[in-house]
Amino acid sequence: MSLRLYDTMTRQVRDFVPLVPGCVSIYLCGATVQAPPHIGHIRSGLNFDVMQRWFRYRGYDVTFVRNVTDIDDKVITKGREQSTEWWKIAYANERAFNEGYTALGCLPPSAEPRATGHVPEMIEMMRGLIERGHAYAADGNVYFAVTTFPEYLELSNQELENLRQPSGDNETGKRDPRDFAMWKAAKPGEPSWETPWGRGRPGWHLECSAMAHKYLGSAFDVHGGGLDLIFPHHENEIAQSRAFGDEFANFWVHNAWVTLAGEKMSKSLGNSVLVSEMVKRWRPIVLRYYLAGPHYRSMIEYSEESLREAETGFNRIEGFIERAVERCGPVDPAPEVPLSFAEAMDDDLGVPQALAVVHTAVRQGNSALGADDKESTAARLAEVRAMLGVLGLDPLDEQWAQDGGRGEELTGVVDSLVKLVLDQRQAARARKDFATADEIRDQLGAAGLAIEDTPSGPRWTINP
RNA sequence: GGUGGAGUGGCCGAGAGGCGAGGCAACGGCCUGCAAAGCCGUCUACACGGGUUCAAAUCCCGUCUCCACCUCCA
Repeated sequence: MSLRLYDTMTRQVRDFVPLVPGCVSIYLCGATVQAPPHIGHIRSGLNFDVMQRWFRYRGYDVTFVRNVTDIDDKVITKGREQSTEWWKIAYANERAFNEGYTALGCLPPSAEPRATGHVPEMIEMMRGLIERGHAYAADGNVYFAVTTFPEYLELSNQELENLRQPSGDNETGKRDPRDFAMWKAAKPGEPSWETPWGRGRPGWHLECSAMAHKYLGSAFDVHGGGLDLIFPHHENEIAQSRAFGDEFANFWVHNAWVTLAGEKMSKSLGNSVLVSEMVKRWRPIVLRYYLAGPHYRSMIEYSEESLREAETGFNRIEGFIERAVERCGPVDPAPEVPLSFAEAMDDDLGVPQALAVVHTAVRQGNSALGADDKESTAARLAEVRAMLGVLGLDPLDEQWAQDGGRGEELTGVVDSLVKLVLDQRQAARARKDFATADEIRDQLGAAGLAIEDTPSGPRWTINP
């Protein structure tokens, strides 16, 4: 079976056929840097990171572009409120986003273009659209005339007549109230760029059309983003790009949200759970397991309890890996993942089923460990590492070296000290002085170490 | 009003006409000096009402509840 993806445009799971054999081009609407990221933003990055990794596993040469919207109304407003430059706000938040992406193990994109760096490309696109009669300038704004583009609203399956009348803002000179701004006229004190139609700044939609065109050409494979971008953002991108002459995206892939108390987590609702806070309280790899584990089109209802569950579940996987390495030594990931894992991933990135395959392999590995079957243990370990690697969740991968994984930050000195104490406990056990043995175990436990007796002797780990 | 999505066992969370996903918790057993970890087993669920079918969580019709988008949004 080939790789299949759900396409919002056709509302069905379709076979993925790349435009250029062997290559995949992805454009993801990334951060609007008006505030630091919450876990929902990073979930989106994570979902597409998993997509990228799976394409790579399947042998594709992936070009992954994730933009930064570094200018918008709120960035400007915040700068004014905080009596600072708008670009300081934008850049501080851009860094926070990147720290979040990096902390949770997202591979860096091929390009991460900023809106403000692509004004010439936007001007060129506006000029082309005005020449073709799809756009017009009015009072320093440039609007897209939606009635000139018959395919408008196909992605969101709406009728132009059913759109609510946009609330009156500062956008003057529209021929039709439903026309949208590609470019906004400069207001006093606002950052602005020179154009043939006067000074102004980019509208949100134009930048993505212009940057996708610049970095991925007139046609590319996948355009991604959150569900809430379908309208107006993606609808408007489609109008601009296709009216301009681009074929634009072949697949539209949208991830679901992280919700809190049943509501979408969002900057404007003020119910954000910030990534910067979460990484202090949870291991990043556990957060990744939690956020990337459910299917990308399912909502995640955030709760501490479900996060704790995820932690326990991941510990089970990690526990096997640790014990297997202790038994078999370092084992490289298998060159190929098991077939059932691959089938799950090919089916619209079925991560939950793929994780079920991981857990099955872990159980088999634990059984092999119990039977002291080194060969089988090593084989399961290699499989598990290969599968986890594709999901960005292999705790032995160097990307998690700084993660403070259980025991990883401990030095050999601590290890030999603990062994010294454990030797005394073993001696006590040997003479059946269990009271002393248990007391030693309890004291080590109070110090934060968990002791387990195994057929091959005691082992210790950091208490979770 | 328009458009789209959701409701699955104690909990999280997949699946999408038959063949018990998986995890967490709980309970029983094995293992252990006792634990821990692990393994084996138990807990047979799909909002409600109809219908189609040999067979429905899955398809159809209707109802309820919740969520989202309809020009700020991952």
